[in-house]
Amino acid sequence: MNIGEAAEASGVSAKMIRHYESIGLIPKASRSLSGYRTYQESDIHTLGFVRRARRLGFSMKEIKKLVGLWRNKARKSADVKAVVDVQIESLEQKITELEAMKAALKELARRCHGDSRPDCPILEGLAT
Amino acid sequence: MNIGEAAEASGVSAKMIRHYESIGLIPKASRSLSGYRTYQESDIHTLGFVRRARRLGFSMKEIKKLVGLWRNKARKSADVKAVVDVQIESLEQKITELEAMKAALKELARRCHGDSRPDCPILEGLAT
DNA sequence: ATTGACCTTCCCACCGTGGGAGACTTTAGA
DNA sequence: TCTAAAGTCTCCCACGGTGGGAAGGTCAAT
Repeated sequence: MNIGEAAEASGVSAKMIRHYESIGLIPKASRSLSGYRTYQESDIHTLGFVRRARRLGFSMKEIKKLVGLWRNKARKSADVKAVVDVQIESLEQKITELEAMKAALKELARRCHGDSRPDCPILEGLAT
Repeated sequence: MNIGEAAEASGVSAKMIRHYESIGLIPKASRSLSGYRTYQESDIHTLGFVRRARRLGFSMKEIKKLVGLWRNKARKSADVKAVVDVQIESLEQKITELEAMKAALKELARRCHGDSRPDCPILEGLAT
């Protein structure tokens, strides 16, 4: 299987597959005589793993850990859970920040007439 | 006032002040004979505006709009409000995404023993 | 044999921020 | 007055994650 088919099958773009290889997130693909990367079913599986982890917001660094744990049949499930717990906390923190921004903006917007006049509590709020 | 003092006074790093100038977010600072940027109180005010907008999650592009509206005494408050409403929506969308990630992770974590055994529903979940 | 689709590597872009090098200017202290 | 330190200047590079595109090689079908 060439990189295009692998991309199709895994949902990870060819561009990103090369990138993941270059940063060591996935092992180097074997090559055909002409230098084309070739992939097996198991590689597609790994790419799918990475894709799902990305969609859950894990950073490359965390995904590297997770892939390592996944491959390591002697891992402790507690180690996996620890990575996930850290990620949950980091998501919670981001959510809290965004909620605070949203609340502040809502309050500013609430006080703004939103008509054709120029005076605007939003700008005043940002200015002070 | 040199850039260091302006940074101190505004809470925006000297590095970022230069950057904001380079992308046209703030006007070019006037220069001393030796080429040092010099700032007035009003510039500090603008930098504070930008800083507060950043902290509310606005992108540079949006901040450019807001600064323009701030400066334009003939603006309509409705235009300002429109920018803010778009930003609120984008925050809401991000929050929704993060909440979904968090819920998925919590569910995976809930099902994981988190002990010294290797079997782990988290990895299984990511693998399929 | 040609063509078109695919693959390769390499560089550049985004956004926002920080680090640092090498050169110059200003300020403070001896 | 001379020197050392601190401040500033312009550049380039890095991060994370993704995409665009150029220039060249390869494969399959016509």
